[in-house]
Amino acid sequence: MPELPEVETVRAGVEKHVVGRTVATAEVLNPRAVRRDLAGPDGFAAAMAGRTFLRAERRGKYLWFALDDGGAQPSRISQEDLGAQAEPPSEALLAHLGMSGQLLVGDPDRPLSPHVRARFTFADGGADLRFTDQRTFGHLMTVPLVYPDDKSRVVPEPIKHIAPDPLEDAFDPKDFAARLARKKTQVKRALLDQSLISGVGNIYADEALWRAKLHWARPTDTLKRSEVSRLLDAVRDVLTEALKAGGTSFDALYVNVNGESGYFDRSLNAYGREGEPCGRCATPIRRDSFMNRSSYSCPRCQK
DNA sequence: ACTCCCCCCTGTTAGC
DNA sequence: TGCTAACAGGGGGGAG
Repeated sequence: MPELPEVETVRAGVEKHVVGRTVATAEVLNPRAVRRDLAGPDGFAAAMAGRTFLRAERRGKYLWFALDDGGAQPSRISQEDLGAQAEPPSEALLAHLGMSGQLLVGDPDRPLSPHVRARFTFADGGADLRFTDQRTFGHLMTVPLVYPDDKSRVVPEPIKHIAPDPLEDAFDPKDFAARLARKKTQVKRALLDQSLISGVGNIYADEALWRAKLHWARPTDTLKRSEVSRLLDAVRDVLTEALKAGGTSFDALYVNVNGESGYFDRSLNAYGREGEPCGRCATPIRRDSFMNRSSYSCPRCQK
């Protein structure tokens, strides 16, 4: 389900409702939810107990929450340590929502839905945090925080290969253009390649290509400089507008990932609009089969 | 080293 | 009404 705007909405919700709080218990209800965590379900749950959420961060479609060390400090503190600055967090809870994942914050006594895969309660006795995921493509894991090759920013070790997303400072448009030019692939595949540019999924790829008037199958090495910058502007614009317009509803006790209502009906120009008139030229939008999915485009605007 | 495709799941819906 | 097939917004891993 979620692409960058939806994941950012979730990040902001967790930041507001969970950061600063200390986990009392962690429970894994479906082991698939932590399949990438080497410690397994029990190890994951044990590792999370007693940890405090320090920050809520995001790159592309990945979320992570820096954790304190859980009170595992040495019992005797040396003079050097007393004078030293506090160590930056070295570990985090990494989350990917996959196709259907949600992070929900709410009354700890509310009924457990059948799709809850993991649950965290907090030492303050307040709202709990539930990882809900119908299709179980999403996952959680505890991970070390490291510097990626570009040293731009500390990120979880397993996502070192994920490129900066176009809304973060570390994103370098020149570097993107250079790498794009070297690729031998179609422009839509490149937009979906999270190691080249992150945060864009099938919907926003189609929307950005429509805005930039580019055909999805266009070979990347034939794109002119002006076309690349047009594309990048379109990507940034559509993500930014979706973030604003799609502001998913969540109240004090609820973080909602469902961005379908509201934004989708009003603002999509291509995605899911097969047969409907193009907003620019009224030509019916066409649907092509692409990577076992769909690609929507205007046959007239996007040659 | 790169690119591409399969496949991990469950639920909904269109079509017969 | 009930069955089946297609499809759904992701990404890792391995084949080529």
